[in-house]
Amino acid sequence: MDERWQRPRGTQDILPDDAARVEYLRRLVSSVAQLYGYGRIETPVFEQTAVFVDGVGDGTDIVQHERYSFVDAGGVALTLRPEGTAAVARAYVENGLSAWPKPVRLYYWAPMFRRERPQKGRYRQHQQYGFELYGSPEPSADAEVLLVARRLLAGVGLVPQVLVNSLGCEVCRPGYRAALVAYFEKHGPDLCEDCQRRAAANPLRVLDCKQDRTIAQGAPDIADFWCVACRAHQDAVMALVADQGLSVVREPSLVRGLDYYYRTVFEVHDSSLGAQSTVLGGGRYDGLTARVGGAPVPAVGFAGGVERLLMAAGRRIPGEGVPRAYVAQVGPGREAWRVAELLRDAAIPTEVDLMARSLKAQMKEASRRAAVVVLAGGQEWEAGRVAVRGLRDGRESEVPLGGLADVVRTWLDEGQEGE
RNA sequence: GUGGAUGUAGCUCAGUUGGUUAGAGCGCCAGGUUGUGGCCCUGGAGGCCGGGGGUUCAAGUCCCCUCAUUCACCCCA
Repeated sequence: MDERWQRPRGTQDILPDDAARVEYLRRLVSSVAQLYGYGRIETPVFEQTAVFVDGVGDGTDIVQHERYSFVDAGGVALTLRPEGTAAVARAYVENGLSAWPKPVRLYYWAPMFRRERPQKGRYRQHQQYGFELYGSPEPSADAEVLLVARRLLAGVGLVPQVLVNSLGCEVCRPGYRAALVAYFEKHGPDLCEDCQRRAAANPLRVLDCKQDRTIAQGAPDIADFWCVACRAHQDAVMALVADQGLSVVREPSLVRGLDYYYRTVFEVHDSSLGAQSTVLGGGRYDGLTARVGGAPVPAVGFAGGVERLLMAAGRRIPGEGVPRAYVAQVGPGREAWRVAELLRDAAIPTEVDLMARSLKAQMKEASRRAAVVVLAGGQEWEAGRVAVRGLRDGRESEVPLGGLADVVRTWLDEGQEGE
């Protein structure tokens, strides 16, 4: 295989069967969005680089190492969108949505690009759906977004175990950070290599270390540093979702790698995904709008990976499986075409032979691709009728052309119920 | 970016200590009464054995490089 014609690393071709599942998820997302009043927003696939560098934070991996950036012919620095939240924040500011009645509920479904090393559940181009709720600083906003996530996952048969934490605010986070840094300095030599680096760059991340949990476990807990407001906020969110029967567990080591998070953060994991076990993640990001040229606005939201949701849901979502009708041509002539168009007029998915196959071969093809076959042509045709046969149950009938669509439709519907 | 595993037909895989024309199952195509599927039978198409280099009389089998896939680290959806 000539390497020139291979798809770029970490990208994927989605063939009809999987594409049908993706389509199913897309519908699920949009129906849940509608249920809670979230309107779809679409933003460009690329943005000026500053949107992500300033919005997401230039200390994060996705802007530091994983950017697909280029300079266009006009000398403008552009970057393929690595995540949705910063882009939506930019659009919120640019289009003056701050003037809309609050809260403003938005959702998106779009391709994202990150130049990472691919593995299970991690691609250089992947799709994400996300929900963004702007304008409300209330715990109820955090809670609503969690309920949206639950309903979405329930739609594919998953009962989520949600992990939550609060990263505090500008009042209490500095104190915690200082305590953490002091703690890690004391244990400096015992930290793994990565963590020595992280301790300086972003100490909260060390909590997340998988090498050696013992040091992280002994670290100070942010819960002991929350200010009164942050504690009250966190407690209220927990209480609200618990009230709706959603089980959430506080995970002190949950931090998340994007700079814009503030107070609430949460994740949902699924064991079927291997190491990239995050199905969806999000949190509160009050003030993100200020990083992209607007006034600070409170906001919460989350994003999930389509490919990961697909993996977690597995066979629970249907692939390509539309039961179809197939019209076989008996003898020479083009009666099959006429009948096929007739069925399509009645909105019945129908196929006909394009391979100049024998009747026998057409039957074989029909049994593979369809649930009902219609035989057009020959003697019955002379009498104004066509033969219909159910390929699953073998039943057969001869009907006049005029009544064909109704018969085919009923047979297809009945076949559906049996599965 | 780091480490491990794997690349043979469309798919899943066999290919013995290097040794003639590289195999199977499934799938695909055709035929088994020029008007009827599924089962069965027969035949057929389809492989630069990922790519490049090397060792050898001889490489799908051994060595090096490279590309890709995959698992993990890192990070995250």
